[in-house]
Amino acid sequence: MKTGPYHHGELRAALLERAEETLRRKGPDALSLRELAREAGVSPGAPRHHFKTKQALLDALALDGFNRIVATLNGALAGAGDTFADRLTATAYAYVRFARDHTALLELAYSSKHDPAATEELVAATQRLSDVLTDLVRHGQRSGEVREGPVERMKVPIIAMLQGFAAFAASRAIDAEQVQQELDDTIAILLRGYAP
Amino acid sequence: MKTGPYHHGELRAALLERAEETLRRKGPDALSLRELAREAGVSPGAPRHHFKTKQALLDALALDGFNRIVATLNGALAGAGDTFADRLTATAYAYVRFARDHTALLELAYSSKHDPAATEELVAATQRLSDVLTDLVRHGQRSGEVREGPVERMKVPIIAMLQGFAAFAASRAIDAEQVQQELDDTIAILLRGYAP
DNA sequence: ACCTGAACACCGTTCAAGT
DNA sequence: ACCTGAACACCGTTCAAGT
Repeated sequence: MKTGPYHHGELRAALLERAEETLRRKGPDALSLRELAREAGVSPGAPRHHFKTKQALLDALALDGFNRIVATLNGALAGAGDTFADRLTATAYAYVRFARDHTALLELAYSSKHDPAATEELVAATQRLSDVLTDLVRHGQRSGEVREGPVERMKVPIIAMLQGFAAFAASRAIDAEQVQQELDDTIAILLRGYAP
Repeated sequence: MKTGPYHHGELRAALLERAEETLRRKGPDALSLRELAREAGVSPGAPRHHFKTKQALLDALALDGFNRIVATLNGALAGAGDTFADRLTATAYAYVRFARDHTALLELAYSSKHDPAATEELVAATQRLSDVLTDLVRHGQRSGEVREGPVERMKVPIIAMLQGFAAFAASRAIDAEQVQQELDDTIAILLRGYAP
């Protein structure tokens, strides 16, 4: 007996919100446009007005994911100490925690299916994420804790490590405590490697 | 007018072979059990006798992927020098090359959808992969190039790095030359970090 | 044992038509 | 502008029945 609480305005946001919840709880393969429409109390063709295709919705989700991870990292850095070790640790902790709590979202964000139309925004978002690491390394170089070298190249090992741990969080459900210790070990080795 | 070249024997192998080719060329989402059956000249229900479900076929593919990567790494190590640096480099090169050439297969192998039935074999396969890294680190410790410490913990940074570069190869299509340089940089930093 | 062929309950996408 | 409702061409899975 529900007489459309939608029909105007809110559908796009409602679809995205539901999609992210489904993604988090049941994985990306369980994401159905028709089911989303059903849950929103709307006909199967309705989503098309806001997302030309299912991939377009996934792209929007991925973009949101990038924005949130960047915000998370910046938040962690804001509350961190001033040494390179402190800042690297804060970044790594925040990233791995995000990967654990939003596995599917992150997997989706890095997924390779680029709708060339939406790619522009996505590239910009990954660039912002990349810039966080650039700043981190540059800061370390200025304070003398990281040895000299082109920042764009110097930051790669850190990114690789973060991606690697994100993959751990994604695939095997190891217990958080062990991951934490492994992460600490890895940070220690990287710090030795980065030292002047 | 084809009178069944199948009907016996070859279907399972034929399905796997076709599946891997489709996976490589069009990605995992384009993999359809029905289409595979069509290509094999067989009815839609036929695959069920060899793979109870689509996921079972994907699991078999993933298992094959693990076996091949282990064989690839062992092959690379067999032709490598004897120092830890040589062996780490050979392993990393082989892994990243495999990731570039078999992106979808590797992505599938690490994908988190575990059919608990097939998981046993998959776990064994990942264990064999993990053992290759264990040997690598232990070898380095024995030769005095890697500092002391529990091998199971010491090898984690290397695995993270490999996973990270596999993710690079998977997501962004950067040019191979740049990846190569980034990989060399990363290996150098890890070597510094691992040194006694 | 292995496969057929039809059925079932779903998809994503399209598009006239409604409001 | 936004949505409906029906259609189209697909899916994965199931299962009697055939050989």
